[in-house]
Amino acid sequence: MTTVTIKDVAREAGVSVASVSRALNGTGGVTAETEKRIREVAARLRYMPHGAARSLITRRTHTIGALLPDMYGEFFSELIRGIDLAARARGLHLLVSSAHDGVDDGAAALRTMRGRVDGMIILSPRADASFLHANLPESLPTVLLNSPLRGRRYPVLNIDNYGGAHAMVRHLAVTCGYRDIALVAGPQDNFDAQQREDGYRAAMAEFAPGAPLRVIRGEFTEESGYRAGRELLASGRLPRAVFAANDMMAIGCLLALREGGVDVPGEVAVTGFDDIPIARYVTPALTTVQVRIVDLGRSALERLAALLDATDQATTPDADILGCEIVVRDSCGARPHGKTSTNKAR
Amino acid sequence: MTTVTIKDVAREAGVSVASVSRALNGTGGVTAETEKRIREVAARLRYMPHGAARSLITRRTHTIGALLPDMYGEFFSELIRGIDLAARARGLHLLVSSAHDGVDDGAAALRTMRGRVDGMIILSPRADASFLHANLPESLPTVLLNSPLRGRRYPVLNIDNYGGAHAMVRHLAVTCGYRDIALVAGPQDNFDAQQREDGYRAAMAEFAPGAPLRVIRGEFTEESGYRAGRELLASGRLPRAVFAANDMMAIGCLLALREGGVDVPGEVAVTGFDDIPIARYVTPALTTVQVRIVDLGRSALERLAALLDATDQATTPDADILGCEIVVRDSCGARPHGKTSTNKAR
DNA sequence: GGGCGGAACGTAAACGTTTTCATCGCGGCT
DNA sequence: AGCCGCGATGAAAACGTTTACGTTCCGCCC
Repeated sequence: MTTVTIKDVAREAGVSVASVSRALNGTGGVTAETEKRIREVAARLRYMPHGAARSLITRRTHTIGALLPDMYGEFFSELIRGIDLAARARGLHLLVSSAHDGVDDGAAALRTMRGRVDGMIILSPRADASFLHANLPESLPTVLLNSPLRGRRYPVLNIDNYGGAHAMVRHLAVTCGYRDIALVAGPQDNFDAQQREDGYRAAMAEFAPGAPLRVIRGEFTEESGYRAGRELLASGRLPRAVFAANDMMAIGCLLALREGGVDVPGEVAVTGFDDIPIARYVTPALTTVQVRIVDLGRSALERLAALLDATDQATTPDADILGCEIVVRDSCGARPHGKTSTNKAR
Repeated sequence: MTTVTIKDVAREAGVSVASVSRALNGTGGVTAETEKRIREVAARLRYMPHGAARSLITRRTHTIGALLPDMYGEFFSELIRGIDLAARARGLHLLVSSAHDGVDDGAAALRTMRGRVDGMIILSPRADASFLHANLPESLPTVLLNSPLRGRRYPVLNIDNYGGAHAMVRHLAVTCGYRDIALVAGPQDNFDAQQREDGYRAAMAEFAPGAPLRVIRGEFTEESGYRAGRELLASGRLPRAVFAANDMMAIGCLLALREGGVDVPGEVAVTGFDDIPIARYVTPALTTVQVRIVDLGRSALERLAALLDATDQATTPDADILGCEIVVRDSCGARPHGKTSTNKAR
């Protein structure tokens, strides 16, 4: 009763359900006047087609799923925004799932996607090959983000973590002339964190050979960055520069140092990674490795959409690396203090 | 072929589809050993049930839809996070739709939700009563966020915009002793913006009678806040305090003033509204009206879940107002003395 | 005038599940 | 021995669409 189906419209308009379907979908085979009548009845009855029923037979949901480890922080929100932007432009909807506490959790989330989405974008540190094989429907188009899996089965989009970290350390060492550069690293099991750490170590060996290596483990959160800053303060021996593996930790660290009365960048330089929107608004404005997060999300979706359009499996999965540049602001000390001309509000 | 259905499992296990369904869903009526056999076959074939087919007959999607005007800025990302958190705890999925350029856009988004979601959370400045009536399936449980519609048909959750703005102006006028307080307002057709402006005007009349009222129109973006700051600078007559109707505009304004060489809070105090996570990290740390955004999202979802659980329509839709407190940091020039609470309206 | 082609429309089969109902076998009770 | 109840299972209906396939009707050409 309460829900009006296509049958109700058909009965009320005195036609068959087939005609209603044809009229409303704009497929041919129906007179202009009957179409008009059907449309009127549909509007009057406030009929809206049942998505599940439709996509059951159409085999199209016009929805793509996004599996993320978390929703906290601007990195993920910007990523989602990028995905959403591109999805919207293509008339696709977005089913997000941040369930990823445990592996089972993610597995369950993935399996329930079957029949609800046309494709998936997966950003999951824990999603290895066997996990995906076990929990992903055989023929579900999928794009991987920031994954160590190198495009053997699915297209992969990665950030140039190594290159970005390497460039940042070079900037600190060569341009700014610092040698004692500490790293606030990310979680050990995180792929991005590993690559960034590799880049740090390689660049240190290259540009500051013999300099002390100092790595503090963080968790990509502001709070862990804050703790890292406190730890540095407590150690009694401050490094000349701190390179945090992401902006949120850099910001947390910044706060700890500020509270500790340390002059940034005068005594200690601090830099980050990601260039989340906040980065330019903290004080001192954060020098960081710019990742075009929105573009990352956007191209992930566009890659997926290409997969969807290509009915044949002719498309070869490959791996792309999104390059990133370092953007120099105030927190590294390379520029005259207080000058913020690159701060262009968007 | 490529997709394995319940029939394949049934055939392979030598049972009927009914038994497979029963075994996999844990409904009774199947021997422990046949269930085991069925589960093994299902795992071997990597069967995963088709969501659309299932929910077509179950009339449950375990998904809730969220209609948002935009995805830009931390307010919305935090809101989504709050919704997601609560949804995850309840085993619900999230279908987000930020399509809202035009009214038609939102209407289309809403209509396609039919049969894909069990309920909706709608935050849409443009969604008036007739819009909702026309585009929302008759019996789809829905919760409205920040809507002028006062719970006649749907439960509504609002922020105490008026009270928060009122309290902030009182703080600036009474506690800090400023009289010349400018408002950087939000979009005119935005409900929250209107209420905040009302609160500003009322509190000004009450606590700074005769003081000049100064309202600059913004759009809730950093950039519009930046423009507002430039406008104030260009006017040659700076107010003693600027109350921005949200944090993003406050931060943009902060940047403009900093670039203009204005001392904040020494010459001009700046405050915001929302308490987005960034607020505490800008310099000077932003005094603002704290809205528990995550809680707002969370309780919206929980309200909706309650609607879903209550099969009968016995639940009376009502309107709740989420109280907010002002949190004093550095940007207003007062001593950080803690929080002042607005009375929580019921 | 009879056949013919095509447009408009209806009938019914699919899509992949869940669930009701019937069937079957079997053990215990009278 | 017959009956009853019950647990396990299968057959089939249902969910709301789309679409392949008939059917009807009409105008047209020979």
